[in-house]
Amino acid sequence: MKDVARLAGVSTATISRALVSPDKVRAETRARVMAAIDRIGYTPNALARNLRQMRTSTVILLVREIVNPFYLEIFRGVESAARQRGYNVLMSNVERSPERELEYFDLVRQRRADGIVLATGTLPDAGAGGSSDLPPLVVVSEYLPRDDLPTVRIDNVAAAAGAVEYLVGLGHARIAHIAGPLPEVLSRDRLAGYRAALERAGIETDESLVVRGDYSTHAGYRAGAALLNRRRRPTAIFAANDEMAMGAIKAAREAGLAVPRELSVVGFDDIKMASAWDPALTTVAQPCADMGARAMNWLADLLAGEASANGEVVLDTRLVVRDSTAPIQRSAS
Amino acid sequence: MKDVARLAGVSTATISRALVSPDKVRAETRARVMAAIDRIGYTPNALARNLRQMRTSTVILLVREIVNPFYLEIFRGVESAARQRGYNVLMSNVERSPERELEYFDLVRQRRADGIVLATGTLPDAGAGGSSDLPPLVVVSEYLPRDDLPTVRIDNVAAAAGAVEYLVGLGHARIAHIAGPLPEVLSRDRLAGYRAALERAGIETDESLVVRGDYSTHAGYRAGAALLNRRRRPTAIFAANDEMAMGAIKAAREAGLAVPRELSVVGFDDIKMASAWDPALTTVAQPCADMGARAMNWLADLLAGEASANGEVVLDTRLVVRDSTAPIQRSAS
DNA sequence: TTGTATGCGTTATCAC
DNA sequence: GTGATAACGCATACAA
Repeated sequence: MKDVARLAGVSTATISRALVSPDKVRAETRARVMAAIDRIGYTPNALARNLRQMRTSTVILLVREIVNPFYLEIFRGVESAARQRGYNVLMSNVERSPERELEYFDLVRQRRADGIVLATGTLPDAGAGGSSDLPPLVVVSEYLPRDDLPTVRIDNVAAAAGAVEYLVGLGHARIAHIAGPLPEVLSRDRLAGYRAALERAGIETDESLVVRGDYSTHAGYRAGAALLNRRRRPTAIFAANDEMAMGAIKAAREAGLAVPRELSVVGFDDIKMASAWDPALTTVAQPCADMGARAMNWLADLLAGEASANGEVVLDTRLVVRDSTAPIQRSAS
Repeated sequence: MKDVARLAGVSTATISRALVSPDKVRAETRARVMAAIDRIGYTPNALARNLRQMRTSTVILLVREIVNPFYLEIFRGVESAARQRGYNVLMSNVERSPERELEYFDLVRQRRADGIVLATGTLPDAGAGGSSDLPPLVVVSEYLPRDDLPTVRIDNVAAAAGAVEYLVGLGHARIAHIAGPLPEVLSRDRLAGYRAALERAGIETDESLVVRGDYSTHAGYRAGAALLNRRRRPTAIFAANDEMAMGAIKAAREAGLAVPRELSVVGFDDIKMASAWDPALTTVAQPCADMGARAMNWLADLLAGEASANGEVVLDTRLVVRDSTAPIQRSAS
């Protein structure tokens, strides 16, 4: 920087101004400065800038498990917005280890990151007290059971209900549900939506038609096999995510049932594989990238002191009808 | 820090020493310092430390496209090693935009990151000149056609040949190949391995059995459909990745062909979905996480001045035999 | 073993 | 509109 200043015949303060707030520098001076910068091949040192401004221009995206393709789409939205706002994204998967989560929260205290986009559905114990000792954060997708944190999410209850209502509209009445782990709020919401839709349709709920899984294809396979072994088997299955829906379809095929002719299956998430599956999966699409982008933009606003640190944004979902669902067959009912 | 110094009755230099090189501080003093740190709840400011040491303790992982689940496993390896070495990982997908790649290379010049783990198979033009103006980097998986860069990869030629030899061993002779985009060195290597194995087996190569795709399930589906429409269709297909293999299986099923009875299919990568697919996919497993970890460790050594900036590590692959391959049927040959 | 003093490269404040 | 200067918080060379 000093070299540039000497070459341009100005002080280092002017170099800084020319770069940070060009309007505060006379055009002619600015041109001279820029020419000198080009000539020398100068790049401002972010380390020094960061120290001076006490900010890192880096945020952390914390996800429950990176292998879940669903988070990838969220990441894309976060990264895209971050780039536009001049932030970098530290990606981190917690793999359901609370210590790991706490470790990443600590990065903000160490001034290695400015804030967190949280998609884990949990808070480390240390931060559970008041929101006062929490770092700047925005919750996305997997929301928390407290309403004092800025949150971007979908209405899981309504989305699940919509999927089930679609099945009801196709004539199905024996509709099973493969739920996710019920400690998780998302799983509970989707189960609640399933129940609400059946109730609204005047269909008596049969608790034996609700099976729990862990969001893996294997769990979906086992759950599907169990459901299809029943004396009166369901004619449709609503799974709490796509992977379990895929597993259920695999189980159906092994049981000799044609999907969708003899069994309709609906998933949730619309991951990339959903359209490639055989048959292509009917599923609830979430605006993942949009959720990620909004969360990141909110966080950037928060860090700039331009936004409120609580509230909620609820985005719309969309039922994508593909080839895994069909009107009920008389013979199968 | 000043508060801690006052409370412990020492200078700030001693605080720093107690943290950075504890052996240079008398045990008793160290204990007093640590107690004061605990009492005050002091955390060193990484911003200041970074500036002083001219390092960020952050590395960039550049991947071609984040949606490819294959990179996720690499990321896990990189992140795990990075954590152990005290680094954070900036994850970035380039989405085949050279400007984006250059932009991330620039982050090192701006001192926002110390080095790069490169999994894109390309270098930005600016760095194409000599390795002198390249940031510290280690190439992983998608290697470059120059041997002066530290590289961690598998032997794609041998791995592909092994897969084809397995099919030959099952009695197949009409073996097709769905290749990836041939500008990419990985695609070319796998094609070369396919050819080499056929030649070694004394099977005449039939160029009409080689079809190109773009690594997507859809491309695999189209390629599979095209191959199975031939007068003399293949009895086995070796696809350059799992997703194309999955698409080919879908095409086979639609053509009324049973996999593996009437058509054997082998993939490459062993992504998570491979074992969940119906039928579970026979495929070449890469040690992704290990590749990522080795690349990261090498980079860390490089940054510490403890390793050579060129060379090559070639890791072993493993053929995972599942349900998509079977001995050839006489009737189908 | 510990303290003192300096500098890392910026940017913000205050003069001019 | 521009320059001089201090300060951000830490780590290190040197002195004691």
